[in-house]
Amino acid sequence: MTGRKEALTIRQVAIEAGVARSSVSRAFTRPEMLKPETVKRIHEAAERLGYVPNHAARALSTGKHGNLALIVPDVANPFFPPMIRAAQIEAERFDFCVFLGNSDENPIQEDRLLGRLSGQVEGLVIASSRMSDGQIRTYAGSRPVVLINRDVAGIPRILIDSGAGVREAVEHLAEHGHQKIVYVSGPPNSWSNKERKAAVRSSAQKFGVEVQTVAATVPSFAAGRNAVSHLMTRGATAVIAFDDLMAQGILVGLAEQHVTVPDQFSVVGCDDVLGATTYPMLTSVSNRASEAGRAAVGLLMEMLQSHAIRDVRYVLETHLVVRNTTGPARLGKS
Amino acid sequence: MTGRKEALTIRQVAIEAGVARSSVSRAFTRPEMLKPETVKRIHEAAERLGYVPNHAARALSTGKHGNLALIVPDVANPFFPPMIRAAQIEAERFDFCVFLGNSDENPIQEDRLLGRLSGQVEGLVIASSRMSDGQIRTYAGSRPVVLINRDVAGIPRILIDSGAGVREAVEHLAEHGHQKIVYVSGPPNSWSNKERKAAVRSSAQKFGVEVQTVAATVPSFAAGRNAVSHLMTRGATAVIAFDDLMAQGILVGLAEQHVTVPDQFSVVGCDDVLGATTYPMLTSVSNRASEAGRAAVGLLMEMLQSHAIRDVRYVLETHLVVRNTTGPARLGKS
DNA sequence: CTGTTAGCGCATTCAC
DNA sequence: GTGAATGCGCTAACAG
Repeated sequence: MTGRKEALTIRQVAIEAGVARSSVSRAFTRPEMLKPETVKRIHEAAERLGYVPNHAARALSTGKHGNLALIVPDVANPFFPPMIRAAQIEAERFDFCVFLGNSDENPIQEDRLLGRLSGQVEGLVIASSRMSDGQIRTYAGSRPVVLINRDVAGIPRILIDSGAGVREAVEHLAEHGHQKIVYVSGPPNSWSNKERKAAVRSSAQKFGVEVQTVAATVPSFAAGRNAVSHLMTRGATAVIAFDDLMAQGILVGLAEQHVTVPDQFSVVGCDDVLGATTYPMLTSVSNRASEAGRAAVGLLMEMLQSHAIRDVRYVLETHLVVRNTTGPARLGKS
Repeated sequence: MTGRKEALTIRQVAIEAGVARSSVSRAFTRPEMLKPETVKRIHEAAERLGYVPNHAARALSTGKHGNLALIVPDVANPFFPPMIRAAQIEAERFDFCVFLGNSDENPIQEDRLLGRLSGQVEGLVIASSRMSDGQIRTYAGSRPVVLINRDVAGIPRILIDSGAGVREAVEHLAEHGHQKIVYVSGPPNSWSNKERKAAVRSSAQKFGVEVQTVAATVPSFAAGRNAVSHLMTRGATAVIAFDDLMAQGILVGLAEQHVTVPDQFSVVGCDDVLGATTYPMLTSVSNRASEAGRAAVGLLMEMLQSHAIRDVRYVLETHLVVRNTTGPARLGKS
């Protein structure tokens, strides 16, 4: 309750409770070794003084810091915040704190961050890494690492498989009579982008629809908006975008050209991060970022406890969420 | 370059370089105390072995952890990610790592986080705190704290003053003939909300426009959308929302009721986090979250170095960004 | 300039 | 069950 200036140590608690320092230590880490009565007395003394264990000292002595690091390419991309939040909540269940690292979509920066951080955490969760497999393996060699949306054999990973959802999207469009669609791609080195592109291609073939790809390097609103000009010249009637941000850009670009959605054109996003916030509400492939965040931390904790580094590959399936930006193909040209 | 299993210590480096351990320590923390040649030799040895200092040990010995904590109410609110990013970048300039804490808009949770975190950081940055002044003061008593968007006397704070921008918004609406406007409010305990509400009131009076308030507790898309029903029954022709999220909700709600913007109704947001991503593009009050994040960390670093706790109150002004959701008042009722 | 020594706060052997 | 000693890796006096 009181806000003392100097942090007090195990020592003052020991004096206050009339026991040895080792007993205080045990009262906090191995209560079962002490007589319940003693534990109680120590805890009361600690509470009275406002004692709080020193993590640095504990870490030095045990090698366990009780911290983990979470690295993401871009905090500001709406895909990640829910993941961060979920990871945090899960970490808290184990009384872990999380260091957040933002790599800015830059492998160099990612590497620097990891180097700086890996020394003070027990484990790492790396989401959508932009580093090479080799670099990742190096870090994974020194301490537990869990990957999200990156498939490196031998390293535990949580994969959000947008393939299923994307295939549903293509089927959905095909059923509505769309014969020509385009896929607006995301970052070339993104595992998710590869998955999505492949899924679009394969299922387009299956349903007999023609697919073209419009390349974009960064997944952003602006990139989507710019892509619109390339869309209209190809005789396509629908588009699947790498992510919702781009889809929203496309929506706006379309509106600016007085193309109505979904009457004249259909749009599908990915990751469903904008939810129902666009108008018309965006049809998108569901996202399971928060589950991935939770699972990654959970897995990391498991590894930390069982001390075993199993080769886990946990895939989260997705599906299509149909809203109002998709409809029947309008066959006549505008 | 190599990825050793066990972390090596200052000791092996000392042996490798043929010096005492203390020299190795100095080579890293106070190179100026050593002969340049010795420093070089030690650094080479360290590099060769792949030595990396142990932060926990250093922290234990010096009391300096080289970490700071950043607490936000909601990572997923687009207002915060840019701030987090900027804070991170600034922290990195000083070789600090940042713990991120998400309070979930909950004072209890915020308090718990702070308790857990404050032990392992040198300073705290608390953004949009939901805690009481008393609680904040308690934490500020034990270690350096910088507040963002919270005005507690005696504690260094960075305030994003949306007042100016909001006043511009009211003036802008008045000039366009709006006589009745409504302010859709945000969290009651939010400093920003109080500022904005007060600014709307005072300048509305100044320009002779009537203002009503529609209350909302959480700043979200859904809350904005729900507020629409209350808007239309009041004969107002324009709305100023607590933030862009709510403004976007209002935009969608309006569209669903076939009210066109800005022809039939004008909408102004705050924080400008959606930028030009809405359609029509949202008129909003500019946001300076990233500057606030940078400034807060910079200030914290300054406090850490000069060891002085000045009573800083740094105000960042904002202004209105006119886009396409505001226009002349449509006087006839629809 | 550099080596020697003594803790930082805690967990953890050992004895008792 | 509990107390007394040892060391985690590093920095900070203190010597030399």
